[in-house]
Formats: sequence, C-alpha cells, structure tokens
Amino acid sequence: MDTSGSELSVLSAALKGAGIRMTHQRIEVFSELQASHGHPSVTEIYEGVRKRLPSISPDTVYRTLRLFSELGLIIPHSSTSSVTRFDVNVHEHHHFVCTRCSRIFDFTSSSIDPLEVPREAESFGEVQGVQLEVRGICRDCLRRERTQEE
Amino acid sequence: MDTSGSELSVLSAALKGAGIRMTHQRIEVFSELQASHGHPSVTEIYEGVRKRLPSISPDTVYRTLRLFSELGLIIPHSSTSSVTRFDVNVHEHHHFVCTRCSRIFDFTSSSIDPLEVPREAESFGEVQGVQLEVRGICRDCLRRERTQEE
DNA sequence: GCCCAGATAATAATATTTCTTATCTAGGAT
DNA sequence: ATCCTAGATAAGAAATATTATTATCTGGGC
Ligand SMILES: [Mn+2]
Ligand SMILES: [Mn+2]
Ligand SMILES: [Zn+2]
Ligand SMILES: [Zn+2]
Repeated sequence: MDTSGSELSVLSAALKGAGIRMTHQRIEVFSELQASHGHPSVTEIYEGVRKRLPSISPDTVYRTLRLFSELGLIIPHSSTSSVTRFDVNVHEHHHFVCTRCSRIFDFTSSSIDPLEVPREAESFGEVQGVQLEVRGICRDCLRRERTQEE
Repeated sequence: MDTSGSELSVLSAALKGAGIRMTHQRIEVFSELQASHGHPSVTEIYEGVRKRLPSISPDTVYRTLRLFSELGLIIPHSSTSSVTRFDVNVHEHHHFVCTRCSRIFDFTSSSIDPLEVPREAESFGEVQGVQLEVRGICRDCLRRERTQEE
C-alpha cells in the first residue's frame, strides 16, 4: 500500500501543474491505485483507502477518480457513462468513443480490415470478436469546449 | 418503427432454434432495435417500445436485451457490468474482455504494436488513444461452464 | 498563525439494474 | 377450438451505483 516517492512525485507534479491541492484523500486514492492490479472498480479503491482513512466518503473517491482521469493519471475503461448500450450492427466494425459525451461512432477501415486476432490474445480464452477502440473528443464536444473558453 | 418481414424472420429463426417463445414484447423490442440508430441504451429502447406496448416493464426490456445478446442478435458495448473500472496502466496496451465475468486482461502484441490510428477514425474528432478490444470467454469461465454441463 | 477558496463528509436524492411473486400467455397436446 | 402448463410478464420492492446539496473543514499562500 505504500507508494514510492517517485510515484508520488508524479501525482505532485500533476496536481501542482493544474493548480490543484494535494490532500490526504488524493494521496491515499493515488497510492491505492498504484498498489492495485488490473482494472480496479470505484468500490475496490474505496474499500482499500478506507482502511487508512476510515472517514473518507464514496463521493470523494468518485470525485478524485474523475479528477485523475481528467489529468490523464488513469484511464476510465470504455464508457464511464453508467448506461448499458447495445450494438445492433453485429458485423465487424470499429468504434470512436467520445470521452466527454460518451457517444459512440462506427467506422470501418480499408487499411486494417479484416482485422486479425493477435496470437497474444488467444491465450486468454475463446475469442468471439475483435475491434479497434479509438478514444477521443468528438467534433461536437470540441466545438462546445472552444465556445465556452471565450 | 415497422420492421420488414425479412428482419423479423431473423428473430423468428433465432428464437425457434433455441426453443424460446415468440412474444409480443420480444417482437417489439426487436423492431425497436432495428429502427434504432447508433448504440441505443436500455432506456431508449424501453421508451420507444412503450409507445406501442404501454404496459411493458423495464424488467422485461432488460431481460429481453440480455436474451438477444446471448443469441448474438445484438452485442453489448464493452463491459455490460454496471461498475466503472479504471486503467492504472496508461501506456499503450490492449484488452481481452470476458463477456461472461467482464474481467479485463491486458496484453501487448509484437505483431501489431505500435498500433496506428486509421485515417477513418480521425474525422470524428481529436484522438486521445487507440487500442484493440478482444471480446471472448476467459479460461475460468470456459472451465466453469464445462463443469456445469455434466 | 490567519484566512478563505477549494475540498470533504454526511446525507439525501437520483438512476440503474435485479429480485420476488402473483398473474398471464404462447403454443403444443387433445 | 379448447385445454393445459412451462415459460414469460407486470408490478412493486430491493439492491447498487452515482450524483447533488450543504454544512464543515483544511491546504497552502500570505
Ligand atoms: Mn458499433
Ligand atoms: Mn488495461
Ligand atoms: Zn462528445
Ligand atoms: Zn470470464
């Protein structure tokens, strides 16, 4: 659970650079993330931090993880938006996922299709499908953010 | 909102093949999916179907979409599991996502890395990252399902 | 040490998804 | 066509996940 000083300096630099305070809560959430394996859920981080900061609230963990995502310290896995969405198009295609509004855009690509499954992926189990997932900020969100900057 | 007969025959075949009943609710959810664009959420499907079947319950929509996913008529986008997960590893890597237990496994691939962003994806906005997402059933889930079949 | 904008804890509220149970119905048997 | 029942649904409660509100607290510049 103890995070090395070099890792903490990453947090320190990121927060200082954005003019954001270095709080106990943020340090502990960051440490918990570093100590975690795989792709931790909010609850897992919350329960871990709670052992050292028993009074921390779930809200703070949510807020902090959102902040860290904005700072690029962590990456939310796919749609953070808490609604399940379905793809009616079952043919092979790829996705551009907007990290702001979480809309999903389809595309195919002449340069990479048909996309083959890397050997490394097959060792995990039975493959059902493979697709490219491009994360980014969509045109609409870019325009909206530029407008607000004025 | 009206679905062509040929599309409905896909539903009919899928249900009959699995020995599952063809109900009003399933037909309307299926039609709504066909009429939808993009990647509809459960609520969007529910609201749409409700115009024609005012008494349908959210539970039935959830249940039906889960069934359709199992039949391969639709594909749930990424982790259907309703918990947000974060990637602490911000370096470029790829994912194997288990469609049963929704666990996520990391991998890199000498054959495709570094992965470049297809030209077609750049038109949607500002690209932040790209990764391969392999969907499948992990070893643990495969073993568990084989055991239960006895 | 003082100060206060920014951050947090507690709590309530909202949103999403699943469970329980009584009722209903699709479709095979008669 | 009617009967029958396993499977399906509706309604409502419950469990989870997430966000909003507000009073209180604190990091860090002075
Ligand atoms: Mn798609
Ligand atoms: Mn990962
Ligand atoms: Zn967007
Ligand atoms: Zn699995």
